[in-house]
This record gives sequence, C-alpha cells and structure tokens, in this order.
Amino acid sequence: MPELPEVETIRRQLSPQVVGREIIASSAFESDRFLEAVLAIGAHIESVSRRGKYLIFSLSAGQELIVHLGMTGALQVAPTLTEDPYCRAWWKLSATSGQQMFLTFRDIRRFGKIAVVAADDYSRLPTLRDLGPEPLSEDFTPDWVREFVNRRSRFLKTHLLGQRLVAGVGNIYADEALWRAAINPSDRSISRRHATLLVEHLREVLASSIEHGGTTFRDYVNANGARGGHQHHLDCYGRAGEPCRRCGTTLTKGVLDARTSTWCPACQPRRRRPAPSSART
DNA sequence: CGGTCTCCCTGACTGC
DNA sequence: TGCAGTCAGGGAGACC
Repeated sequence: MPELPEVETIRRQLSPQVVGREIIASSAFESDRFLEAVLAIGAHIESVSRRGKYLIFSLSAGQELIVHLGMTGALQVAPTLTEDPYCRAWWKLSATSGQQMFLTFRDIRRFGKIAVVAADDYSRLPTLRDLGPEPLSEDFTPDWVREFVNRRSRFLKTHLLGQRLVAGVGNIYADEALWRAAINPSDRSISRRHATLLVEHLREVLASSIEHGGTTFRDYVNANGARGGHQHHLDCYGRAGEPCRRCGTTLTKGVLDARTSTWCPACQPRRRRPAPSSART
C-alpha cells in the first residue's frame, strides 16, 4: 500500500526518465477512475512532484496529470507494452535523447485514481484540495497537531489517516510513528509533549523509509519493479501477537473506525482527555 | 460542519 | 481438494 515514502521513491525514479517527453498516445481501462489518462495526450511533461500520496505530473498548457496509486497501484516505465490484465492505463512518451517508451499504471484492485486538471485546481479531488501539511516540511508542527487534534473528538489514529492533519500517512507509518512516540492510537487528545514526540517520530520513520526505498508489505513495487526495504525495519505494523521490542509485552490488534491498528498496551497507554485549556492556564 | 458508515475491488488466507 | 467466508484499506460520498 503506497504511502508517502513509496510515492516519493517512485517520483524520484520516474522524474529523470519522463521529464521533457511528450505524451503522444494513451489508453485507459473503461472506468471513471482511469479514463482521464487520455486527456494528457499531446502535452509535454515538465516536472514530477508529490503532495501526500498524490503524484503530480506538471504538463504544458497549464494542466496537471494527477495519479493516486490507491492500494495496489504501480507506475513503471518500459520500452514496450506487454500484455497485462491489470494494466489500467498507459501513456506512450516521445523519444528525447533515448527512445520512445511507455509509462504504465497497473492496479489490481482498482482503488487508484487518475485525473487531468487545470494546474492547481483540485476542486474535483477534495482530499488533495484539503490536504494537510507535508510531514517533512516546517509547516508540520507540534502546535498544529495539538490544535487540530484537540479541537476535534475523533481518534488520533483516525486523524493521522485522514490526510488533513498531515499529508501522506497511511496505516503502516501511523502505527509505526505512534509506537515510536509511545502514544495510544485511540487517544482523542494530545499534550504538548506528545505532539512534539509524534512530529519527531513521524518524520524519522518517513525519512528512514524513504532511505530504504519504501515498505513492501504485500504489493508495492517501485518504478523499477523492485520491492522496498523498510519492511525489515518495522517495529509495530504487522507484528500483532509478537513481543514489543521495547518492553516485551504482546502487541495488540484492534479496529478503530474500520481500520486495523496495532499497538503495545503497556508502553502506549491510553491517556485521558485533559480538561479544557481555559481551565488549565 | 463534524462524525460515522458504506462501498469500491480482488488476491491471499482460513476453516470446514 | 474445494468452496465459502473473511481480510486488507485509501478515498469518495451519503447520511445524521
């Protein structure tokens, strides 16, 4: 399941290969989720950027090609098209110094999404439009986390997955960051100290995963078709029933808002919602 | 508006 | 061996 580190890995691999090329042909699987791929025909790719889990190909003529990989999406380049029942879209790219090539989007479970929009106009992609700060940017601060979380009543874990508190975090890195920061996923508020820890540990785990080329738990492969390496460094996600690496307690699994969570019941204790700030100053 | 729930998909796995 | 049931989960949209 591609999250920020996986999408960033793909972006870094793809960018030097596709920038400067023209999209000279395209085809897409018969579904609203993918059909807009063909709207990019005729445009040049000027740059490849990322916001959260969204890949953004800046095109000539003021357009952007947006790709979200969903659960099982994979973007790869290849010299030729090969038969693949799970190919949901492809773009044929012009030759530059090398030769023509194909950018292909494979997505077994079809949770992915392709859109072509006017640059910066994300009104049709509400999650992208309302995306929270990039976790590795200076905009993602403990104060922002505290205010966002404590103003609302939902589980902290739910906010981490919601893309508005912070961009690009999915289940793997939410569980890892909460474990590292020793915070319970079902807390509904956060202290200044824990917000600071959460910001630090989320940044660390994301940066570490980018260095390892992302996490391959099931399906993820990078733009070269290779698996990531960060799955060998997970301390929490996928380890329910195994001993906590900090205290030895068996890690627990539970469901919060229809999403699986794994945590250590001993070193990630639940904390009570504090009294309103007006009563604490 | 915030919160909650359902649906979309299909391969892998579990249990009888 | 075979088959039904369950699970994984990001995001959109309906609904209260």
